[in-house]
Amino acid sequence: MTLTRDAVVDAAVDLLGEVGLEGLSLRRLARDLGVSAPTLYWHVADKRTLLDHVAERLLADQWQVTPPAPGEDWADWLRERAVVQYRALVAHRDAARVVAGNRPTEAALPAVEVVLGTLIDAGLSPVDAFSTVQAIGNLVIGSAIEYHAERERPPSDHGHQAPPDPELYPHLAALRPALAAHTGTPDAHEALFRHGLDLMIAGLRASVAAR
Amino acid sequence: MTLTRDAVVDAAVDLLGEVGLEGLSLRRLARDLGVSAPTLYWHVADKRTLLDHVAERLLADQWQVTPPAPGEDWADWLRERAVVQYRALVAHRDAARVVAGNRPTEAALPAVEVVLGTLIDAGLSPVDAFSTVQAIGNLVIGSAIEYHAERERPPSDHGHQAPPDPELYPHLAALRPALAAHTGTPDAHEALFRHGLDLMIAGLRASVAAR
DNA sequence: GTAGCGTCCCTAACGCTGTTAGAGGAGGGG
DNA sequence: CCCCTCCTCTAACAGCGTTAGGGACGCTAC
Repeated sequence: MTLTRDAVVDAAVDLLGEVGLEGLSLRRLARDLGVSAPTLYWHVADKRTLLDHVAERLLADQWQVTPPAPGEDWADWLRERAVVQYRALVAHRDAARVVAGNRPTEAALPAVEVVLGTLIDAGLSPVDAFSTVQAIGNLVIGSAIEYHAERERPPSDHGHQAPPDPELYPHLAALRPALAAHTGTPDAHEALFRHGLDLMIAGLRASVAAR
Repeated sequence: MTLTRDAVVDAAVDLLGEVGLEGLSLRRLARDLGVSAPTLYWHVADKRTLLDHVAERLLADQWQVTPPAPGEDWADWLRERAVVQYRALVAHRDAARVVAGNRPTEAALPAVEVVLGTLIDAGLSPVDAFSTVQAIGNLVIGSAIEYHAERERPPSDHGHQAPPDPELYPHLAALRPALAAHTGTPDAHEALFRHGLDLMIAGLRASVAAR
């Protein structure tokens, strides 16, 4: 079996999950594939474009979007789509950093079109619909990046485990027990993401209702 | 004048602005300081922790927060704070990527405390207030990262300048003229950020009103 | 049958990176 | 005068992305 570009990208995705973005080197990738490093340049132009392909692969599942079922609330539908996107970026190590900054490829167009249509049907102006899609995307990316970042650098880094002084920071001190309970867990992070997302969705509902 | 750590961090901030994150190497930084590369290790433990200091420097202005003036709307105040944060991250090249994932340092505590207090006074539960602060932070980071990313990789990358097929993607095709006019400019990006932020703020208002 | 050609992989090497080891000079205090 | 600490140096290591150039395989054409 000869090496294909798809196989290279597959291996890169796996390696990314193993060693993270900093650890993903072409030499290491080549070793995993049982091949010498320069060989990769036959299948891929560049490390940068290899990462583009990886990003595309990581998002591949995202591009099959079915419009909301008849009678389904458009805002709930939109929210669930965003959650799915968030989960995809959070599930794979450093996925968010790899994906960040990749302009949508051809493959994304149908999905964007469906979302735009749904929002426009719901009463948004086309420009607002587009801005909303992008804004939600920004929230998703930001949340996912923070998730990975926190995961790779546990808070003990600067040793400021010390509780905030209740005299100076009463609110922070009061929050400490509530946060310590489950902060840092994937569930807590998804809940945090959903909180922000729900705010946006609520704002969206209000702005549609105001028309 | 002997070299100090502050001077190293200053030079690193400048160099970051000049050459971006990928171009910021210790050897180049040392050259700018008129010093050999290993010398930097006397003043700084690590490149990673140097970047931590850079991040702190980039955010330094953020930590002086005055509570809303009496009679000032808390939500407007919160929004303006977020916009200031966004502008700080957007103003300096790659600032968002450097800052992303840095846990708040000691210096951030007073500011967080003030924002928390304001939101709690406005009627949010402490946990909701905290989640809201973080969610807005995620939106800010995500928006700023996308801004820089777009700036460094103009969309001509994959050559898909071609307009979307109006048959397949009517909404996207209809949007094209409106977007082409000013997309990619800093103003357009800030408007996009504000759109998402306004949705969140509106949702926040609604959630407070519902109590 | 063999010449040519495209495909796929190799070794060798360049200049760069972060980082460590270890030496040495400058200045102050006993 | 000696020692000690501060600060800087040169030399070097392993690893990085990437390029140059070559060689083996298999198909196609004469």
